[in-house]
Amino acid sequence: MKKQPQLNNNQICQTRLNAIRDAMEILSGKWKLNILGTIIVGGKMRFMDLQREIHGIGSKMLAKELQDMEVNQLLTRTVLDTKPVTVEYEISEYGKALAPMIDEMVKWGIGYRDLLSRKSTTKGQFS
Amino acid sequence: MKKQPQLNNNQICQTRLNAIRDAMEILSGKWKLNILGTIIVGGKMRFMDLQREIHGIGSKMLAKELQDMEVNQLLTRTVLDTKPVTVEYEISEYGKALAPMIDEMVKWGIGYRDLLSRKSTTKGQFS
DNA sequence: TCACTTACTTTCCAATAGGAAACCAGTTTC
DNA sequence: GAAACTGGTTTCCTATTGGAAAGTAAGTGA
Repeated sequence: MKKQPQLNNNQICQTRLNAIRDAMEILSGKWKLNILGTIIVGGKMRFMDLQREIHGIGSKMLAKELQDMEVNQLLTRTVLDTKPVTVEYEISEYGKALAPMIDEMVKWGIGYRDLLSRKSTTKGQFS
Repeated sequence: MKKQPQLNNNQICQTRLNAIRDAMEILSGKWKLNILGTIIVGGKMRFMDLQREIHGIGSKMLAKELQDMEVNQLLTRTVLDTKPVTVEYEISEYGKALAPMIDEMVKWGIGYRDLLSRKSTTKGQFS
């Protein structure tokens, strides 16, 4: 008799795995968390503002990631009737709800950097 | 005078962005969080156990992701001197520290599913 | 008319991710 | 001796990601 999976083979684990898969898909790619974080901090922001804030992003990727996140309702897009037309992006309720996750991510990332720098200072650097 | 970036142009934001980038790099790919979650729940696990638990993963990806995470010190690898040699993978201190982030991710993912199902049941589906 | 702004879109390309299948080496069981 | 278990590695292939650069459309100012 072959061994069968046991751990992940129950409803609670499957629900958790689905939730993780959803979150990873919706936040996938190099830029989404960066864009989202910038909008969370900055409030309403226009396309060119975002491109200026987010170092290194091209207009193609910015437009694409914004569209993805609008479809997934993480943010809203409003076209303003200005002289050259401007577009405002704002965080939605469900986008805001990502803040605790992002904060935990930041906490872990910072802790991990600390670990690495402490290990590498074993050989007597100052500080 | 052109507009200059302001929001992300300070030390606190840069530190946060670096932390997010670190976390995303270390956890990148389709399988790492799944593998990690399985080891967190299951404790010490062997290669074939993991392959049985994680539905759909091939030996190539499992081996590669385990190596990545061992290098990044999220888990430990121990070769046991058994009849056919067996290898145990176990979560490390820094891997364990990911649990709060994973939990926040799960919370958000579940809340997001709720949102979608509530919106889609507007047209009267049963349950 | 020319240049510059807005917000994108399109095209073309290179690099990476990831899967299927075969293979490998050592040990045990039938 | 053949088959099956262990924990992988190797090869080959396709699909996705993401970047650079140019183009588009509409409006403003000199």
